[in-house]
Amino acid sequence: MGRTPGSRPTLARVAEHAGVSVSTASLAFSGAGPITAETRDKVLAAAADLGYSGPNPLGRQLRSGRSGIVGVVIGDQPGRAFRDPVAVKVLDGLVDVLGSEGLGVLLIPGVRGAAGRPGPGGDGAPSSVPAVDPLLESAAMDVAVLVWGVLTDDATLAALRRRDVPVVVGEGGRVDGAPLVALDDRAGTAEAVRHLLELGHTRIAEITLPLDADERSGPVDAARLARADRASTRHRLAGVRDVAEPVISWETPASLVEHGRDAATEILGAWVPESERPTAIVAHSDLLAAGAVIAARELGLRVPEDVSIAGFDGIDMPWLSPDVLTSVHQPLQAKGAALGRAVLGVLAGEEPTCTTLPVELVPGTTTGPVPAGVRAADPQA
Amino acid sequence: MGRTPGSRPTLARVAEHAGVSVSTASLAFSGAGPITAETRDKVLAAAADLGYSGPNPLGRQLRSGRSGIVGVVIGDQPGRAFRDPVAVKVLDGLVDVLGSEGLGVLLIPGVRGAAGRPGPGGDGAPSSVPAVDPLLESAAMDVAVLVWGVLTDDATLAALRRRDVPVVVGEGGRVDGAPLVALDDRAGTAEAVRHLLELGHTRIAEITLPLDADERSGPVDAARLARADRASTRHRLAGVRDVAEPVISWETPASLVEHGRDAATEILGAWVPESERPTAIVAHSDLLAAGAVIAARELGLRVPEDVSIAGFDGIDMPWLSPDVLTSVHQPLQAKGAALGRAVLGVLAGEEPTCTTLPVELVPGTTTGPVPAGVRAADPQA
DNA sequence: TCGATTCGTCGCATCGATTCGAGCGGGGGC
DNA sequence: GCCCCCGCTCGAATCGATGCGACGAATCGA
Repeated sequence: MGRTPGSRPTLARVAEHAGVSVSTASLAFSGAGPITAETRDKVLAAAADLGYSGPNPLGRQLRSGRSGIVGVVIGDQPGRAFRDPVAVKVLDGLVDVLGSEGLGVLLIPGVRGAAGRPGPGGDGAPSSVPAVDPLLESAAMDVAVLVWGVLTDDATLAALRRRDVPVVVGEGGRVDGAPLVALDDRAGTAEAVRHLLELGHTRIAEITLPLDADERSGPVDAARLARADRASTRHRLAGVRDVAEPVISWETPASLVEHGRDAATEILGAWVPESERPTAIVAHSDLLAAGAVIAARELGLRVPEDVSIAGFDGIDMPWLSPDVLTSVHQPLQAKGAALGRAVLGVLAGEEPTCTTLPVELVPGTTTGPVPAGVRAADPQA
Repeated sequence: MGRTPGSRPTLARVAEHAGVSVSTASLAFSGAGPITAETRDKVLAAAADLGYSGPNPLGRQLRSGRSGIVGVVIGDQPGRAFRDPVAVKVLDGLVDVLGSEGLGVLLIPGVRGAAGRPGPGGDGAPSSVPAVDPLLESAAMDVAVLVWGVLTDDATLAALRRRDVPVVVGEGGRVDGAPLVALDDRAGTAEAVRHLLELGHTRIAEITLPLDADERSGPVDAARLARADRASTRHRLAGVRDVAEPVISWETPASLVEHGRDAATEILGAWVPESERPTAIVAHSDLLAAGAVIAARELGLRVPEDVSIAGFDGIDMPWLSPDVLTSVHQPLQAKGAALGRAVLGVLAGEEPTCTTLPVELVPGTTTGPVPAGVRAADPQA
């Protein structure tokens, strides 16, 4: 090991040590171009001798103009994104496809320490842009993937466009020349509500995903509905209303079990007269629905005899045992894979395409016929 | 915008357009070195005019010799790592610390499609190395972090060492010159068992994390115990045995609720004579413990009246409501943060240090005194 | 045996930015 | 009035690898 400590050997040094030119040494490693087995072995031996372990990626990247890195923008709080099994499964499919092509996934926090929303009515001077993560501004990446919480007007998106980083979008918000991989959110919630209607339910409550970044919780009124900012939430809201008007719609700050539990406790709570209590709940996510199941259990209500509950996502929740949630299953891994392929397409210079993946309602044990008393007592429908 | 489509503007073009030298233009962006405000504005104006959005990271990286990227090796199956809330929380703390220093986290699958373990007794020719992920071999990174499933003999580790990539380790396995951030696993399980002893339990069962990569499930005998390969599992096993010998120890293939449920169903099942049924279970993880709670409920056993259950990790499990798991809390975010600081230390050229973070038993509602009948009937202890 | 190939190797420019030391011009001190 | 010094700008080398075009040698056919 004739290795000078402190400075790593370079291809040039290996070439010198092997008695060949740098170009030839490069050929020995890259395999691009003709080279005698003998020469290659000589180079490889020299490399081993110097402790050289392959070409420095940095040099290669500069030369090729590509970093082989795909940036994935996760929410402002990384933990938040990872706590969501949905996001995790998508990420899983994405890493899988990209990894097999030798592309790496770089985690990028979105807006850092995003303070309160900017004042209403954007004034002319966009000087004080909210602090965007430094990585967004300066990390090397060939493509960026936006999956969670894409807002119609986005500082993240703006930063990427400014840098001319191609973008792939994995959520409702359509972006000009960027490929989009969407799910049929709207048809999904519509189908879930239709399922509940067919079971005879008429007093259907809704637990929604966050409408925007405000992290509010409470009933959703028409005004709030109109200001929904998050694309997939908007679509799920619309899907529900395509089929029936919920008797109440409760917004949550995040897709977490505890928030679903809180919401359902309000919706089904003792202060709601039994004659007005919803007999079914459709939730925008499985975690929210699971929280609702737990709340119902705690309130002494039987699921599905007293209240039916449907979710959206189709994630595994073994801890809900023995119940199996009725849910609209999304092809999550497939979505990640589709995003990955969209990334490859962008890198190959293909025209951006829009993919919409289908969803499917899978009945479980948490939905059933409306309670007999209610069906008789309720004249409408 | 006098921008030639197809090729991005370079600093050289900007300099030319601004009528200054490249060096000066560089100064205008980096701010390193004296420069007149007037000159800088001129350069910035030229940049805006050409649609140039800051120096290309690739060039900068090559020059500085640093990529600003920290590789985090996740398991062979990305989804597996992310399904584990423990891993996620650690990752969270890590991303947070590194992000604030402008370092990016690159996700790296470990060994790809890892087939069965290599035959025993390594033969001289290490030719057929198990397929390591291409990213491990060639992605640019300044440091690599190994957190999950570090085996004492690791293809991943070998690949990194070969490339001379500095490593930071976040799990038991001590590695020569690498900083280590460990948790006091052994003291943790010991404390949990001591807690159970104090409550009068003598028939204590154990549900373990995987002992190695074999994904086995079933009782652990002495031979198997001796071959435990995964560092943190080994420590947790040892901690339990520091205080008491479990009446039975059941291995699981992964830290997942369903596996905890399966294990506890075996341990507490109807085929176990009640007089021999364990009155307490100590699990190596919270997810396993939660599965045990669910299994107990399904078997009609009351927790903690009939059986006490303790876990390890201290993660939030709102869906276990109304129970709150008795658990050994690890400072998970802190661990991630400590890993992040260790990375920064490595980059700063500091000597590697070993940090051991303390753990703390936090009693919940799932452990209680041993059932009266048992205490009386059991002569031993 | 000589010319036409072909195969393998080499030189050099290039990717894009940083940085060090030199140069130059102006202002202040003596 | 001269010189020195300070402050800003510039030139050129450098980081490490790649790839195009050229060149030398060996092979085959005539």
